[in-house]
Amino acid sequence: MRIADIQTRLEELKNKAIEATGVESSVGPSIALADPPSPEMGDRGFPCFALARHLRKAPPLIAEEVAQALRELLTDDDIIAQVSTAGPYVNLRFDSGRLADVVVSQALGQADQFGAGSEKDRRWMVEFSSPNTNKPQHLGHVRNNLLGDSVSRILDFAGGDVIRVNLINDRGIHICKSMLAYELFGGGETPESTGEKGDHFVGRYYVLFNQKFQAEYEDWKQGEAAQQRFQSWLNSADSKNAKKQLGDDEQALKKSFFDYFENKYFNEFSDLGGQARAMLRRWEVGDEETVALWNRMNQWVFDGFDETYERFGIEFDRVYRESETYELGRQAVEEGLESGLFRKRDDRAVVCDLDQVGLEGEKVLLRSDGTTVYMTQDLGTAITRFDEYDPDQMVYIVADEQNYHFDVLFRILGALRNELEGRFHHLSYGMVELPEGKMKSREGTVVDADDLLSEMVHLADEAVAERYGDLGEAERRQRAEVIGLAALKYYVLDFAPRTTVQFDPKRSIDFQGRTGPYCLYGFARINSLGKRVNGWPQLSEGEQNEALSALGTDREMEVVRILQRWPDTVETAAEQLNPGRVAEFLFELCSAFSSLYNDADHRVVELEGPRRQGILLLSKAVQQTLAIGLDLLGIPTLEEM
RNA sequence: GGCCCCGUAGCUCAGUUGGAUAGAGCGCUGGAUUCCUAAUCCGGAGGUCACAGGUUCGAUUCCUGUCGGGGUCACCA
Repeated sequence: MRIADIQTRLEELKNKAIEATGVESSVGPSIALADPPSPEMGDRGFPCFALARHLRKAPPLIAEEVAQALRELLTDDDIIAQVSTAGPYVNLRFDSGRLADVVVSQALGQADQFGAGSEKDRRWMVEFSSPNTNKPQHLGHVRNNLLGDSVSRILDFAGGDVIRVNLINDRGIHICKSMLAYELFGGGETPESTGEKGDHFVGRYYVLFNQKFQAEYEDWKQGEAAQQRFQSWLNSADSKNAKKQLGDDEQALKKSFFDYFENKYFNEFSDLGGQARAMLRRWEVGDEETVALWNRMNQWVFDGFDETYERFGIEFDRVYRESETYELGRQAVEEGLESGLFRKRDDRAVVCDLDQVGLEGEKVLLRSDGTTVYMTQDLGTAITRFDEYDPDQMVYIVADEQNYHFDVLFRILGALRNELEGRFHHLSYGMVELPEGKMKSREGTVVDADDLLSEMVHLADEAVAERYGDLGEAERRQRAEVIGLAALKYYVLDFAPRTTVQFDPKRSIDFQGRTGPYCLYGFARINSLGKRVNGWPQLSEGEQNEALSALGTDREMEVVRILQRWPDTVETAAEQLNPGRVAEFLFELCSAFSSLYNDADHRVVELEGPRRQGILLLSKAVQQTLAIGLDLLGIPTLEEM
């Protein structure tokens, strides 16, 4: 018997018992089994309210009737030891020993495949990370990377065929900004000459560009032309909203205007902006020198990213670069024009009228100068991927600020290619904020991914050194790396994706309570237990059944019941694309096991006979399951802390 | 202003398709170590599930409205 068989049989018994009261056979399946509020009441149960309408009797009376019918249906094969009622609820209690035997035997038998799904026919493509090559990755990318990696692992374990892809944004005006700053102010230095990580090196020039540009803009604001612009804006209708909000506070209005005007200034008046745009044009026509600089700087960034991904334990099956994909949408634009989904506007821009896909307004797909926009690239890239890999589902892991973009993208794709309808999913996640608010690069509050991990590893290192002072340095560092990584990954993944993460640095480095290190510690303790008893018991099937059937205390059964939930947990995590379900499970499993392990009546080393063996087997099953679950979060285990 | 997401303990967050007494960690507080790793365990206090209606036998969950927070509405990505 397997865990799934218990559930199937329970469902069958419930439905038959309900039907025995005389209601239609469709009523039973509409009533769901659930866990009673406390284990004393039973292992599973269901309410009878919904039957009252059909039977015109009080629910508690019906519950009695259903319970009696259910008792009569039971056979010796059933794992159910007791059927009881609690008011309008029917509760079922399992035979403890048999439940423990079924659950733990399955866990041990399936080993590292316990909880794995069996279908292998569903192909998923998961796009995540998607950094820009003008700066290093920050805390926001960390959440994206960890979510993408974990979701991929979960889908794969649940039975999917997963292709992980990264789409690196390596072209465009923002890339030219760091290139131009390097050309103007770099003085020929390189990551090698300064000893910097390549992506940090390039990021420094991106910041430098913005500083220089801001200085230039500040100067311009003081001039006559700027003041005239401001005055004519004040007198125009454009300033109506600002005036409504700000009144006639001149300083506030000025700030409002110049913030709004910054983009226009960059594009039409700025010297640096002009140079950057000129560089983009040179890049687009393939100017040799520009392309060489671009290649050189991008390579520095890629080298830096490789290091970061490796340290985080993240890999991709396919890496796309926007420099290779940004023209792909042109074919799709042609298709859309032919089918009438898109049209050419008088100013030569190609647009899609969104009322055709259930939205309002229009979306530009080709600018009037014929160049592509983000939406165009995404259309082309998506179609190319389907032609190449034909995934059943394409999942984009992108922050929730782009919800509307993906809504539009998926609708247009569905209208363009009917067979793609419904095969897209935007896994939208909330932003990461600091206790003092949003991260702002201009205010220097961005938390760098590499620095963050290093800091956590450093703290873990101190904690290890404090506890195990006689450890060699290499071993200490290796443990610290795993513990620091576990702390960060668990902390981030324990949030449901849609929520905005309040990243509290002080709390994230906490190694106590519901944390990655707590789960690692649980694993290590069980490992140590295994050594203490000179290896886990090797038993015949009969001996194993006897040992596991000896389990039955509240603490033991609590652990068994949690283990029983593991296959469902994996399934739910995969359905919801939510690693948080796994994180939550791991803590509960660890916590229940710790309670047992710590209890005076469960000192397994001092016990004898089948119960000792049973607890040891249960421990082994917990340890295996912890390893599987931690792996789904991308966290490796440690034999010793 | 239109659309989308959120509002649960002092703080940070879980809460599966509506069900029994709404959970966890941290923090606060009282305990446990001659013992398999104390990065642990046991106990306690702490709630008008933002508010008001509605649907239902039953609503934190579904619907409507109000208030509060965030996002978004580019020939940016």
